[in-house]
Amino acid sequence: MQPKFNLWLEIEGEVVLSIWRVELLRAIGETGSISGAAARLHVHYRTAWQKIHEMESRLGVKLVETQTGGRRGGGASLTPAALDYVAKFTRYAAEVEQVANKLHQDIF
Amino acid sequence: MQPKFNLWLEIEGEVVLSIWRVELLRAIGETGSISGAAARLHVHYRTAWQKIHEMESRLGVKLVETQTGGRRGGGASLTPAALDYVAKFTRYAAEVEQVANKLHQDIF
DNA sequence: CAGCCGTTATGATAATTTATCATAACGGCA
DNA sequence: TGCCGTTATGATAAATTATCATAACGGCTG
Repeated sequence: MQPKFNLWLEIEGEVVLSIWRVELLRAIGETGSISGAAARLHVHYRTAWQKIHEMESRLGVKLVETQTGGRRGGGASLTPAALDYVAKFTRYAAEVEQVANKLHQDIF
Repeated sequence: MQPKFNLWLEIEGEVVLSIWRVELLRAIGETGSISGAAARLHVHYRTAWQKIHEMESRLGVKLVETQTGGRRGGGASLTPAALDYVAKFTRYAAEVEQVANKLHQDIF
């Protein structure tokens, strides 16, 4: 029996950041494109794109800078705001995970 | 921006206990019926019934003792195994919540 | 300088999941 | 014996999520 958890931040009842969404942002930064990130997370491009725009619209902040066309077809990169969210949330999630695992061992 | 979380236990990739499911079990114990618990949690009877049977089948343990007919139409009560799960999981969730809230304040 | 290529962008549709509806059976009691 | 509120469950509807299809973009190559 294995413990699992999810962690997210809401604004007015709507998810703006979550473990998966932050992984998506990080993958965009590392692959340099939304399509690359989608492939890495085994998710459809459309799904990734939609989540990004949801986050941006709900936060009121631009997270991903995109460009179409060009030699490599285009690409995407993270804004400073996104990098900040990714760093903070990653730390947050890592610490909660550690505590949750320890508590699970203690109690069950 | 408000922090939220969920916590659950899996067996072979399938959820057997979660915060909501444990609330459901507790509501059954307190109301004395599945239908009462469903009403309290603003969920359809069928949904509640299905979740209970999922949990029982995945855990391989009987959680709810039911009876049909009679003056009050029937009812349901928790088995000792269910009471044990409820107690442990409730404590687990409460402690994780406390830590998650503190970490959120520290980091964000 | 026309066409290619891989990307962003987005409407439309399919698939899956979740919730609701409808109905039968139960059994104590008036 | 009939009534009532409950359990139980198949069938359907609604909502959510994922996939398909297609247009536009623009540097680069031949």
